[in-house]
Amino acid sequence: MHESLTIGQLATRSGVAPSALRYYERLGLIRAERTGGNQRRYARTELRRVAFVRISQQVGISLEEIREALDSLPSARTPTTEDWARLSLTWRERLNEKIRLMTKLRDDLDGCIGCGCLSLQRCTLYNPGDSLAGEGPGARLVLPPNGRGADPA
Amino acid sequence: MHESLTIGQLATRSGVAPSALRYYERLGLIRAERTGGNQRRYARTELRRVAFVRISQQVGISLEEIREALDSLPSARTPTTEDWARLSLTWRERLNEKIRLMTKLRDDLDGCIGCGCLSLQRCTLYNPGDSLAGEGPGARLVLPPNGRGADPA
DNA sequence: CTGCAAGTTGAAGCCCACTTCAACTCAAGG
DNA sequence: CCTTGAGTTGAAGTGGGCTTCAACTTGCAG
Repeated sequence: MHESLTIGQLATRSGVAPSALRYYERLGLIRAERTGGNQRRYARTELRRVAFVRISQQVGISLEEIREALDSLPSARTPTTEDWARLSLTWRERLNEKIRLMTKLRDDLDGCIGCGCLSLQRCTLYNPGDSLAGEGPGARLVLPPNGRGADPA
Repeated sequence: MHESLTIGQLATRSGVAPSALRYYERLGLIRAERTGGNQRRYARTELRRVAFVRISQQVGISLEEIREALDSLPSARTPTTEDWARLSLTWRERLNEKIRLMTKLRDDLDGCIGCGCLSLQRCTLYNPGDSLAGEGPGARLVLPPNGRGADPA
């Protein structure tokens, strides 16, 4: 009955759209067996992989990086609690760093409200290379890839 | 000499590429006078607008929302320190909320490392609707726009 | 055995925040 | 005046993370 999951079931249980699950599979984030009729059947352990993907996204990690992390899991055996804990720990550091940067941004913002500057030069607010938010998806956010900017001297 | 700024000067001083500045102008985030020969000349106060845009992006605000915020500035006169402080304060709350959510995520992650679950159902980690990271740019991240998901029941 | 929801594919589309390009014009120093 | 770097435009491209579509096949309840 619930030996394995259809894509619809995995979608419902993970809160991730089927199209996204197929996309994740293309990227190598999750895997599926196939039925005789070529339909995907997911092992229950894939739920944990999906969970890891979504949580990682919340930390601001790109799918490519998540894939690399997942690739470091043992492929021979089903990953253990320790395996997952190890992965989560690396994210934890990233998360802490993000929290630190955002806290700094908030405090700097407070300071700038006080002094009324809001200036690129005087404030520590505009510290390029950090990219606090929006690390995940689209375009290069805080600093463009070209050499322009980077030193607000 | 530095009565007004060319786009190159504004780019250098703000660390934002000229193409991005033109893009911001199209979106109504910044404004420029024009010379007889149709070249942009920026008032020095535009530097502060650009700073506000970049800082807001770091808080995870979309350009559309930033535009709305900037539209609330008085158009008749040059915005005062108080005007900027008011805007910054609204972001401060968002920032605090983000910090709160990320801290929660970290603590939950700690808890899940301990208990080894990493499960969508048992953990508070997977709390849809939050979208901690990557709020800025691309696609809908944590929850897809369709009704799918949303209740990990 | 049939009907229909649920699954399959590749290709295309979408959104955001830009960048790049081509073809051209402007501004200013020598 | 002439050159050259900086600026102008609209259109198209990029990248990440998906969704949507069309055309088709499977799987299961009745």
